[in-house]
Amino acid sequence: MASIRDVSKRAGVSIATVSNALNGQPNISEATREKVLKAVQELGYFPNINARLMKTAKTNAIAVFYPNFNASFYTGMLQSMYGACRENGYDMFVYISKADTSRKLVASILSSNFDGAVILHEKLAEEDLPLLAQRKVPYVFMDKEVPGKLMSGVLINNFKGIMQGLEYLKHTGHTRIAFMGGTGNYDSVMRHDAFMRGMKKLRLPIDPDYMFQGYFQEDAAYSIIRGSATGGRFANDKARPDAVFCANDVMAKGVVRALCDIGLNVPRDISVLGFDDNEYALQCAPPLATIRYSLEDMGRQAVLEVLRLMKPKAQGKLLYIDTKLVVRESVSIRYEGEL
Amino acid sequence: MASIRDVSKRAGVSIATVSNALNGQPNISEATREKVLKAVQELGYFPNINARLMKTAKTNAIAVFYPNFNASFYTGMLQSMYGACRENGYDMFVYISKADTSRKLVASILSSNFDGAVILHEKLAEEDLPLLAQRKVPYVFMDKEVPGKLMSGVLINNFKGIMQGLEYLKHTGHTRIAFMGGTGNYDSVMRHDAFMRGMKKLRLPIDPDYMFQGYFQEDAAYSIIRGSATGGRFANDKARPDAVFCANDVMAKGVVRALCDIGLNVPRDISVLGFDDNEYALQCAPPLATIRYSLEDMGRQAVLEVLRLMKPKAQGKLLYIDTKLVVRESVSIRYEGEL
DNA sequence: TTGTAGGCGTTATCAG
DNA sequence: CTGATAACGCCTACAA
Repeated sequence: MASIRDVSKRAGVSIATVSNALNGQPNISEATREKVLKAVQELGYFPNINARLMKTAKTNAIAVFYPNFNASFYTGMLQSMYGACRENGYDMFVYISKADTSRKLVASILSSNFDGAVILHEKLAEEDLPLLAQRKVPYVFMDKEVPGKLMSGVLINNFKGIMQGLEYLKHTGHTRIAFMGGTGNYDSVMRHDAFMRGMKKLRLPIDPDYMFQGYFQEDAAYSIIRGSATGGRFANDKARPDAVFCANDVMAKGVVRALCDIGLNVPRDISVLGFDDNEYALQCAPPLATIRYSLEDMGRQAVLEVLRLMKPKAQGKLLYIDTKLVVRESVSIRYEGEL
Repeated sequence: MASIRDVSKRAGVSIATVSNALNGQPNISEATREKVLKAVQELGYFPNINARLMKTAKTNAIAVFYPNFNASFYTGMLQSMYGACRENGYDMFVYISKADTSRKLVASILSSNFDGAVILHEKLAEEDLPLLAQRKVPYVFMDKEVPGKLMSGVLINNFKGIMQGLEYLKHTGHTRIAFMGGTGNYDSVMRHDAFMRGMKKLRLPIDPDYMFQGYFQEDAAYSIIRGSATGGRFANDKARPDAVFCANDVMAKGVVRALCDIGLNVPRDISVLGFDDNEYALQCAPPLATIRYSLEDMGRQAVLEVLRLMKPKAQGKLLYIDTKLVVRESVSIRYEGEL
């Protein structure tokens, strides 16, 4: 692979001159610039990026670290991210690491070249963040509340979303509310937390027997409800909760299905509320009431935040994406309450 | 950012010793190795990837160069690619470049670090391939028939697919067959080509008036058919073709819709055949007969081919992905022909 | 077992 | 306007 030295020899000038000519320095005569360009053409020379990056840091690319492509769910988000990159003249790449530990992931990140990064990766531990910070480049996290000098967070406003759901349930006459929680990421923790705080705030009773773990999976949620039917909790009209608030729509779908199979009618016998408002919400029968937010907006905001942090003396901050209640048939109106 | 020199100072050893200790050289005493490791921990040292890459080339990552994420269509392919990477211990990244010229794209590629790449990018011109070849790393193209020492192609067997479609149409009694072509990529050219050759081979008449350009878009295809109805070509029972073979399902959907709006019945008055077998095929009324191939398989094959080319004295080659006729209601049986 | 020294391909500084 | 030359951070003979 031709190096700058080869070019300099062929053009009959010094290495420094080649560098200057190529990097658009003004103090170069037209004649030599052309000689250099000609040599570059003939040799098919391209600067060695690694050597260059040792001196200057600019790559003109924004990185997205993301555990997988399983969720076709996220396609829209990546798309909006790329839109934001493109509008600002940046390339983008999505790096999927097989790292199974935080340190390995850090190694992956630190061995990639980018001007800024959006990171959404459960594996990354907070205590390793200082390692990333060594490289003076902006990072935006989508699952961590960790602002720093060059670090921001773009997060779903889970508390607001859960509150909207709980208030709606309360105002429509539901008091005994069950929670089907998820696991494994920031949102699962926050939604569980918000549920606990929200119930207290609304002075609604929290029944430990109504707190379920559905692992964010449809089948797990289904099984739990089916299982508890045998145990009697849902079969018994007295013991049954008025509503099940699910931490995502996927589980809600499983719950609706299970309740139906048990012989209960949603929403007459029991209401179900989801979270996310994705395709699963409409696959439910009846259609699922849920909490909506925009993944597209999240992606775009994240990239814009990276760009903002690149500016001279920007400071990291936390940015919460708004949520909205979506009313659909899976929640009944038990009695008219004030809104 | 702490460098190897900082580590060496802190550990009280030389730079070379640090390097040896970290890279698992055997000739290091346990005592010094521990000293070094301790210093590394304390400093949060990570080797500078660019400096390292100047000497050794290994990144343990496979790159995918891909113009955009618009097509949710391709999610499955990326997923299967990552599966293949992961099974073989590689990370993967998808690089989306805003490059609008072949040279800029080459620059993007050459300024990324990877052990091998899968490239699917219309913008990349064949004459620039030698530039890529300068870096002795395997490349697999999904839209170019250009085998080289370290270059392979993984391609849809468009000719076979088109032939399958044409033979089916012929055997079901269609002789006047129109073609709705696409544009802008390898597959559009190949499918058009295959259609011409196939029609000749089957001794079917090619009518220039039946050759349409739908730009791979539903709306464009729709308009063309609607438009030609006014002109009379489709309204006139005599002039009308027996079938329209579309170069993708997206256009086929537009064609079916247009024919319906004109007042023609598919497949009684005219048959429609697509290509791809994706979600659009089932959105047609009636469901679309089409040509199927597996994008998942393509992605997987492409990555495996990159991996194969990494082996000592592998040679590039062309790999054709198989196609299959999918029979559905959009094609009628005009008379019983031999099969 | 450890250290010294040279080089990888650039860019930046500073003479000429 | 052009050319030496010193970094950048790491690896790897080779020497001690």
